[in-house]
Formats: sequence, C-alpha cells, structure tokens
Amino acid sequence: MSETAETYDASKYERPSVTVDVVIFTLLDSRLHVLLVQRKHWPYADHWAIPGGFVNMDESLETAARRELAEETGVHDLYLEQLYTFGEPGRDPRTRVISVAYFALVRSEEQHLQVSDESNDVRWFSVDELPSPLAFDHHKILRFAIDRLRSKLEYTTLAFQLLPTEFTLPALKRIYEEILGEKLDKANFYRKLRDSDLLEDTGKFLEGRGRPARLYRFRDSRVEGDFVFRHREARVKVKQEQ
Amino acid sequence: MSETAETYDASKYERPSVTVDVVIFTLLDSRLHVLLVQRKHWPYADHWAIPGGFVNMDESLETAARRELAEETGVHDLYLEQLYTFGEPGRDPRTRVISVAYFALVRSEEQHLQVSDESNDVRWFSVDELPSPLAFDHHKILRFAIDRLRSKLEYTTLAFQLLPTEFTLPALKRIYEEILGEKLDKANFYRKLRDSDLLEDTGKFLEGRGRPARLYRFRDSRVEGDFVFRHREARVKVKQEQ
DNA sequence: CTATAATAGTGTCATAATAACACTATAAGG
DNA sequence: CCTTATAGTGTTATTATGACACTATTATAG
Repeated sequence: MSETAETYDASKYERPSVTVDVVIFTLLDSRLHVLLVQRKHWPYADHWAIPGGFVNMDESLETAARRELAEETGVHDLYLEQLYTFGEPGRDPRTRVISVAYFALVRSEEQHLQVSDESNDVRWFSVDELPSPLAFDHHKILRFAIDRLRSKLEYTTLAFQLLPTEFTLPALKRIYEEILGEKLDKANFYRKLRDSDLLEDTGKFLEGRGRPARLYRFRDSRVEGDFVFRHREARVKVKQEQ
Repeated sequence: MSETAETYDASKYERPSVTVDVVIFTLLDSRLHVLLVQRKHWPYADHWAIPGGFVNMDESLETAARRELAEETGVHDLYLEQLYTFGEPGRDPRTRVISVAYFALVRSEEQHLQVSDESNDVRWFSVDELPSPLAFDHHKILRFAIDRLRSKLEYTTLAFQLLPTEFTLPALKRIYEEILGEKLDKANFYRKLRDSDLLEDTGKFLEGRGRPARLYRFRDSRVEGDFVFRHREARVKVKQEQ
C-alpha cells in the first residue's frame, strides 16, 4: 500500500488472480446438500468443484459471486455471506489464485439449475456423499463452510432461509436436526421459538399423516439477515474452534 | 475457475492487485489502541493508515500480513486472525485493489515500534481518538475490526492475549470492561472464570494500592487460539449484526 | 498507632433458563 | 373404534444468572 509517487505503475508488480467461489446449501429430501459443477476443462477436468470464477476489474466481489453463480448454475436471488479468503500459493496449478469464498442457503424448489458450456453438469450433492476428490482445495473450503453453517445455526436465524414463507415448527426443527446432526427436544425448541417472538401464526394448518401442524411465517420479512436466535444455550466449554 | 486447455494464458485477464491489511490492537494506559502508520507517498500521502501491503506471488496471505507488519511497524510474533476481504472497485485510486484484512491483539510492552522508510511515523491511537480521515476505506475496516473484537470477546479468550503470562483477575476484568465499554460484576465475572477451569493459581501475588491480587496464569499455553469462554450468557434478542 | 481509603475477593438469594420427560390432541388407516 | 403417527403442552428438578451485601488485606494519612 505504499508507492513512490504519482508515477505508480500498475504493471510493476506481478499480480495474483482473484476468484470468488460460492458454496450453496439446500435441503433436499430432508438432507443437507451442496451445489457442485463438473468441470469441463483443465485443470481438474471432469472433477466436481464449487461454482465460481474470476473477478472482473469493475465489479465488486459479491457481484462477481452472484454473476458467476448465475452463469454457471442458474442459481440467483440469494443472500450471500462472505466465508473466508483462501490464498495459499499452489492451490491452483495455472497461476497464483486467491479465492474469496462465499456461502448461502437456498430453497432448491425455487431454483432451476442450468449447465453452462464451461461445465459438463451441475448437481446437488448430499454433504455426506460428496464426490472425491474435488477440484483444487475445494474439499477444505466445503469443510470450512459446513463448520461455519453449523456454528451460525447456533445463534442466527440462518436456517429459516431454507424454509418457504409459511412453514411448520416440526419442519424447522427437522432442519436444525439435520444440519446439526443431533436430535432436539420438541418442547424446549418450540418454547424458545415462542419466546423469541420471531414467528407469526398464519392461522392455517398443514395437513399430513397425523395431527395437522400449525403454519407460521417469519414475523420480519428480513429473513435474509443474521438475526440472533439461540435455539439453545451455548455451554461454557474449552475447545478449539475452526 | 474454468479455462479452455493446457494453453491457459495467465496474462489473458487483467488482474486486480491484492494486499493484506492488519489491524493491531493493544491496551495502552488501560485504553484500547490501534496501530497506524503515516503514509509518505501518494495516494493518501500524510494520511494515517492500517499497516499492510501487496502480497508477493510466492507467499501465503498470512505470511504476507506478518511480513508487511514487521517491515512497516516492527511488530512481530502474534496470532493473526483473518477478518474480512474488502474488494469494492474504486477503494484505491491506483488500480483495483482487493484487500484481505487481518486482526490481532498484542501486548504493547513487548513490541518495539520502528518506522520504515515508506512511512513518516508509526503510532498507537486510542480507538476513541482516531485521526480523520484515514487513508482509503480504512475507517470502515477499523470499524469492522472493532465490532469483531467486541463480539469475539463475548465467547472467546481473545482478551487473554493482551495480558502477560501471569496476571490478576481484576486486570482481566478491566480489559473486558474497556473493550466492551461497560462495567461487569466482579463476583459473577470471577465465578465464571473459576468455573471455566481456564486459569491456574501461581501462588504469587501482585502488590498494589490495596489488598494484593492473586496472580494466575492461563492453564493452557495455547492462549493464541480461540477458546470458548463466555464471560456472561448471551441473551436471546433480535438484532442485526455486522 | 489507628482510622480510613482503596482494592481484592466471597456469600447469598431471588429469579430465570435449561433439559428431560410425561402427558394430551388430532388426524389417518385398518 | 383401536392403533399408529404426528403435533403440541405441562411439569419439575437442576443450574445459571444478576444483583448486591459482605469480608479481607494492604497502604497511607493524620
């Protein structure tokens, strides 16, 4: 960030390439899935990869993320959150690539996937059945994203983004259970939600197998943010995170 | 992340520059301070800025952050944490610059500041008395860092990094109070610490004005990590973060 | 040499949050 | 109309929290 004069020469230093990569989560068949594209070209041809691509000179990182995602997968209209920036030398065989990773949650029913001519295929993969190996260091990025997702679930309303406008408490509880990988107590979970004042009763019901479930909606239309909602208390413990 | 063949031409796309910027906090006269350097050259000559600089092609982002910090300020030996990546077009008048920001806490007594020939001066500033305007979008980065620091204080042992190996409970409490900007209850704060099992009694005492304070040390030498320690319970509330 | 100020540290208790689990409610299907 | 499946509520023992009053140990002023 220091240069000698107005005579700054932009081409003086060799520059790394900058990409954005986007980890998109959804719930499919009640399982957490992630969106991957199958690469067509070198490097890592035929390998599955997190969608992403190079940042143009005149667009913001988030705009680039949105553009690449739409181009490569057809996914659009989502709340993106910056995850981490990966920049180890050697992570891309072509040249030095620094990759700003984003992540987001979407409702898969609302997304129509489409394959670009840069890839063979675009597909949702259960996070428990990922293809291996993934391209580049994408396995690491994915791990990072899943960890972050779990941890943010503990104190935000992130999970609500996976639900339609109107939803039932059991559905929300199932999402938490699937992502956290553990069973939650119904009574305690519902009580937290009632006390949180986040939900609004629609008066409607969802018919199903047993007793119909009451339909709620998020009180605020701002589901796209990070609201504080602890589904349970975080205990004091000593452990390393990340 | 997709290219047509082994014929990939690294110079084909115009590339942004990548810098690392490092927000260093310390406690000085019981106040939270941040390290700034006064720029010597265009752009923003004579403005104060967060230390940082361009990433070399063969070094990792964190290595670059460490190197720049040592070169520009003399500060070394610290636990760095990635903060956020800022990449709006136009944030640097020279060219498109994407900046990966890091932050860290240090004990100022252990650091000997030294000015590089790229800057006029290096100095600690109280976060309440920052020079204005700062270079580039560094004010925004600083805000971001302070917010993150406060929020991580709530559930990590980050603050312990500001203390020497052996320290007293009142000293630790003062750090929390200064950074959070609010008074904490002694009894409750000490109880949390006792229950957390993070500390070890050294058997020694620190003499002072009144009753001598018992000296503790962190039980683990791994103060340089992110341990979970909630100095108080986080309450359920609905608010937007960041 | 005693009183006071200053700082460190402990005890207590009403209230709230938590976790566990037993219970009731309402539907479908045989 | 009995069984199963799902939704939803009540209850209670235990623990965590916040507030605040109390005790302890030193230096220093007079």
